[in-house]
Order: sequence, then C-alpha cells, then structure tokens
Amino acid sequence: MGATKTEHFTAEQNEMANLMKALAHPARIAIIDYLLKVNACICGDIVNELPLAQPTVSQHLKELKNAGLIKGSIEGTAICYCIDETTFLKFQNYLTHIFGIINTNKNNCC
Amino acid sequence: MGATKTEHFTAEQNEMANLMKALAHPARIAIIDYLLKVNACICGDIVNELPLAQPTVSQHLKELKNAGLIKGSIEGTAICYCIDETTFLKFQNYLTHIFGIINTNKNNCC
DNA sequence: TCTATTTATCGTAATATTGCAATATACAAA
DNA sequence: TTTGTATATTGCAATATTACGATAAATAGA
Repeated sequence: MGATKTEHFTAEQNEMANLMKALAHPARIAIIDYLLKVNACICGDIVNELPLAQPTVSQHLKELKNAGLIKGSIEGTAICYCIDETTFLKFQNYLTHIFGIINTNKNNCC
Repeated sequence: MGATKTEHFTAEQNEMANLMKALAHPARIAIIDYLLKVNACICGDIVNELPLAQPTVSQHLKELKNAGLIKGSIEGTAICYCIDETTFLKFQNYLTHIFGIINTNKNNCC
C-alpha cells in the first residue's frame, strides 16, 4: 500500500495533516525560522543558509509553496520567498482550538 | 538517499519537525480530535472510530506515543490512551512564538 | 482450562520522501 | 551574443511510510 486513505477523513483533518506534513522536515522548519528571523522576503540566499544542495533546497521550497505556507515572486534573476500569512492563520486557528481544549481539560486523564 | 540529514539542524528544528511528522497523517489528526472530543482517556474503541484496520490503527497510536503526544496505560484487557499535555505544551510554545511573529510583522512582504 | 476479546507485532507489498548529480531555464551584464 | 549567476526540473538510488493479513500475547470470564 503506502498511500494514505484521505477519502475517509474530513476535509479539515486532511488539510491539517497536509500542513503538518509540509513542516515535517527540519530543513523546512529552518526555512520558516529563517524567513521569520530576517523578517522580510528572502531574495537569493536561502541555499547558502541551509546545509543541503541547491536542488534539495529548491525541492523543499516547492513543498512549502504547494502547501501554501510560503509564496514567491520573481525578482530579476532571483526569486523572493516569504511567509504566506493566510495559510498560517488557518493553521493557527486549528491549533489554537486544540491547545485551548487541552489547557482547559487538565488532569482528567488516567 | 531518503534519510533526513538531522545532524545539520538544531535540536529544536528536529524536535518540531518530529512533532509535525507525528501529526502528518489524517488518521493521527483524527485520533487527537477524538481524544479531545470525548475529553477523557479512550479505553477500547479507537479502532471502531477509524476507517482503518486494527493493525494500522495500532501502528498510528504507536507513532503518536513515540512522539510523546499521547500516553497509554493498561486497563485490564484494554489500553487507555490520552493526550500527553507536556508535549503539546512544548509544541504550543514553539507555534505561539511563530504565530506571534507572523501576526506582528504583517505586510512587509513583496 | 478453554474461549472470547483486545491490542501488539511480524512480514510484506505498494507508495512516498529525501537527496543530489546532471541538466535545463531564465535573466542580467559585459 | 556570450558569459555568469540563480533557480527549477529530471532521473535515480536509498530509505521511510502506509496498510493490512496473519499471528502472537495478554487478560477476563465461563
């Protein structure tokens, strides 16, 4: 097998799992961390910031872009990537809900 | 290759990527959703709640347990699973930080 | 003890992910 | 046009994940 049975789960469950999957690699966490640290679009030097070959970085950026977590625009010979706030907001809404329940329901466990 | 180069990233980046990976499947999101919905330990009927075979569910539970997101205790012939708040708190701390930066740095993007 | 029930593990097939060399593409500047 | 620079794509090998049938282990109750 090896293929996730997405059709049996709710749209939200699949959506959240996809966002988690997009962030389920330290290189992609590092990219997000870096984008937030420089607090701007990155135009050119992401590859130098990561301990991976250029095609690998390009692939990770593509996955983050497909998930909607970052967006890019062509800027001459370079590409500018930055955080896509809309998707992060959706992600935040789900997680805030989850964390909210966890924090109010403390100690009702075996 | 196929193996993540964890040694090149920070401990926090690897830790967060691992938590994301543990949640990067709709079945595991569904398990967490269900645990929160019933607001208690689940003793016995997780398998019936999911559209997957028993060995598959058992495997997903194991992954959530390995990641520290749930904990289980033997209760007669059944196993009781529940949310592990400590790990979720760590996860929340990281994400609250990320979301905080994103929400304060709006519109400084290309 | 025997049986039923519940959860875990093993083994395996199908599929997905990771990483990079080689190469392609796109554009700026000489 | 040619050269240099930056990013993307292709192709492939190594590894990981997903799913489940078969089976094991553990316990409760007859």
